[in-house]
Amino acid sequence: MENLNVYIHVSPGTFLRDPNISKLGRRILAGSIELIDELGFEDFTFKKLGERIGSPESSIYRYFESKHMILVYLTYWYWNWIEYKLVFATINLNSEKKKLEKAINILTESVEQDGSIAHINEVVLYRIIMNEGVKAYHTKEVDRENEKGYFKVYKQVVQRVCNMILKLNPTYEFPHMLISTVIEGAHKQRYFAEHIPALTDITQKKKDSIPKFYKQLVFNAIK
Amino acid sequence: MENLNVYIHVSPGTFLRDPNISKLGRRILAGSIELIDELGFEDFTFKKLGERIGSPESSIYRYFESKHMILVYLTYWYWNWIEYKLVFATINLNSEKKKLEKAINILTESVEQDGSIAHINEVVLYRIIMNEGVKAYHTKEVDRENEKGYFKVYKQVVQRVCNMILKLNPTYEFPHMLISTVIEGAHKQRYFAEHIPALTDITQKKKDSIPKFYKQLVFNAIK
Amino acid sequence: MENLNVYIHVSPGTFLRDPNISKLGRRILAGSIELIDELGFEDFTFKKLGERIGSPESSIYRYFESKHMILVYLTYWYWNWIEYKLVFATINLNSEKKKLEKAINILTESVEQDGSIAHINEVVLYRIIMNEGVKAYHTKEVDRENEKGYFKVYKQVVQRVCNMILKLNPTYEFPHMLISTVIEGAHKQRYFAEHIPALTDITQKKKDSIPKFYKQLVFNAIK
Amino acid sequence: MENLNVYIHVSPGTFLRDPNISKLGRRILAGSIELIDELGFEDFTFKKLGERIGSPESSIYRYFESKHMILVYLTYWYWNWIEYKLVFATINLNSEKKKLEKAINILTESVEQDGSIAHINEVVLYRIIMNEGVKAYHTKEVDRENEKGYFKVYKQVVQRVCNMILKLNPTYEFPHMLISTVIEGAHKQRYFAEHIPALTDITQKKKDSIPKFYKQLVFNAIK
DNA sequence: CATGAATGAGGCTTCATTCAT
DNA sequence: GATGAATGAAGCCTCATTCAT
Repeated sequence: MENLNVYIHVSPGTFLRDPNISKLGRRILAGSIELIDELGFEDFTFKKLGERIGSPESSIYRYFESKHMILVYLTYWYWNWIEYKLVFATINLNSEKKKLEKAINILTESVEQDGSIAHINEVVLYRIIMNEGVKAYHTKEVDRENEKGYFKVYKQVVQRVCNMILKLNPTYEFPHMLISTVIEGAHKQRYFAEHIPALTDITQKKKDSIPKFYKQLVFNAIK
Repeated sequence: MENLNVYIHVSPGTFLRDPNISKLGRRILAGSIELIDELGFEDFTFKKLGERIGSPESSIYRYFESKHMILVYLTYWYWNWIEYKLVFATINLNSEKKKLEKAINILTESVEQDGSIAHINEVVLYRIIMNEGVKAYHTKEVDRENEKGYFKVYKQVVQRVCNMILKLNPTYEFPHMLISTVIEGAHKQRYFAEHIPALTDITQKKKDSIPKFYKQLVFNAIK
Repeated sequence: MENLNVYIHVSPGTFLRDPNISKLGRRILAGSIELIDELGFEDFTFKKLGERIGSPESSIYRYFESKHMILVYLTYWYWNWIEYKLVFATINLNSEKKKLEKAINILTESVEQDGSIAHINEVVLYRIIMNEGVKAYHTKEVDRENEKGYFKVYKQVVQRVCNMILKLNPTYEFPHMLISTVIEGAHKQRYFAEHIPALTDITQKKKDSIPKFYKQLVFNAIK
Repeated sequence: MENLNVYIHVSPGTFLRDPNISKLGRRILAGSIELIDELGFEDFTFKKLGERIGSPESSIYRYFESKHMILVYLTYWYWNWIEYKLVFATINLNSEKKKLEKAINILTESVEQDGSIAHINEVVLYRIIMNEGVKAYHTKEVDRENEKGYFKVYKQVVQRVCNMILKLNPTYEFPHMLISTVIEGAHKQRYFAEHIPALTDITQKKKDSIPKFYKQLVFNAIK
């Protein structure tokens, strides 16, 4: 993907001070991504983040209310970025089928290249979303956070692909379930491949069978 | 299902002292299920469990090394119970297709009735597996825990249904991915239905479309 | 009381910049009164005050050294205002007894009407002095603060009423104790009436017995 | 007063584990009294208390929910002790007048001698109640705490002396107000005498005029 | 076998404050 | 004169765990 110097927008409700517009803010984002990946979300703390980026915990609290909100922020960012990739990648395709194929690829393939935004390492961020993303919404607070719109972009992405499905088969009954099954499934399969391979049919090396599997699944489902 | 007074076996590696064979042990199991459901796994602690069952934290340590091991235990128990239901429900069916249908039902339908084991409330346990089950294996320790066999039964269940699929279509390439996608997907859809309905096509009332959707998905996939 | 557009003077030692002469300063005073009343003095902070009045904490530091100094300021203001009311209300009375009666009324009755100074809500301020006023002088720093004259007006008020007492009974031994007992007692009785009624003989509705009780007390004492 | 080896009872609602029955518990009480007196209640923290008594904060949390509850405990203890002194001192007096005199003495005179309970220094405790006692009930939580009975003994003491007053003058209208004014007033006068003497008529040396003043006040009031 | 007592470490959060612009 | 950014220190609290009985 070309470097378009895109600014990925994140809902203001997720942060206290916009981390994009200050040096410290950007260090918080970069450091969070690194550290959540290294330690896992449970063991990630503002204190450790502070040590990593050379600033006290209290400074981080000026940006984010809690570590949970950092995860929400990163998730929001990630899905916005995915949506951007989705739109960009499908915009000039003339076949609806190809569009859907492309879309499923984007949703299920792994991110291998670091992109254009300096302080966000997309490869690592992808790993976080894959490993810890669930925790952004598996919370006692889901309902309130859903109301606040924290999952809006995720839902938009799902809706976009739903629309592609309905173009191909306007009577298909379960487009949302299908797509959210694909998205969450792909993350999980990649995790299983790495850690509990008996639950998948792939090995570490042939991870590219994941998009293949899900494309088959979708096209057979909506036939 | 009849009350056969079945004893569900759990791998000895998951506990320090078998919670099944003492009154306190059984209170620990019953209390854990209640409390994890009420508080969520993050906020569940040995202290609170102790208060609930009227015993000090230190007594619980005699049975389980950590709260994480309780979740592993419950997950193991749950999958063993599912496997038992699976075998029991398919044993006398003569059609392979019917067997698979039945199996998918068991994996995707919600648990509505409390069963035969006094100190395990299966309805609530199901809710825990659905909501928090991921956390049993989403850990920095997965690999070691997988080696120790903590996820063995889960894998067995997947394998059993894989075998059904391969009976129907011996050349199908991705049976494991398919089944684990179905299992994890069904839990997630049920969660979404309750909390982020925009990601599903069902409402709270029509949750029974989940088994229907997944049966379609599987049979179309392996055709 | 008529609106005389009175300016209530407060000792310069209590503030860094006079809050009366700037818009921000007046918002600080108005906001403090509101917020101390709502949260109690302990939970009142410059940060919350800043949020309330839409200015950063750092701006408030230009006016007051600490939240404690705001309370000192407000207390000073309050007693100055009381002294003003006292002088104004007794100035043309020809009987010493009536003067003292009037004075005790002013010291013990509750403030029900918001007065003339736009940014000071006297009703709420009265509630603060009644509830939190003690904290202005119950400090490890009392002695130094007394030296600095922070309690000067309070002492003046007491002295003024003492003089009335001594006019009526020049040999009365404990006029200061009597008056300060009355002042502090009246505040406390009002608090008790609201929160621990077993310590008073009044109900919420008959709070007007407070001035009656203290008038009896004083006139019996100095007889 | 003789050493009767009295055990002063405190409401179980105020503590988590009874501090009287363990060594650590008693050190917590003794240390709290020392430290609140030295630092003032605001600056008193569990951490500092822990350092003083050579135990970690966390241990203190096993005994008391918060520093506020320690103050409530000490206040409760204090009033129970006062009640005990009150009953003991008036029990064999044959004149109602003498009883009331004695009672007012007990309520208004300072505590000069350390009593019989090893880990409670009554002299220092008295100073705490005088200086910080207000803070036990000047809280946003008063109403709930009053319901829980935290101030029960204080109210009992007031009631006891009320009854004495009503024996002398059965028609006196404001016995509760009178007594609570005396109690709180005496503490405050002693504080003023030490820190803001312009509000009293006594000097440090003649503090014994406080009981004298309040006895006059009461007997004149109820005449 | 179960319990009561105690603990160290660390998480989360806010305070009061300073400094550079 | 007002503000935005950042900070160190400390407060409060809970966790997971051990040890002696």
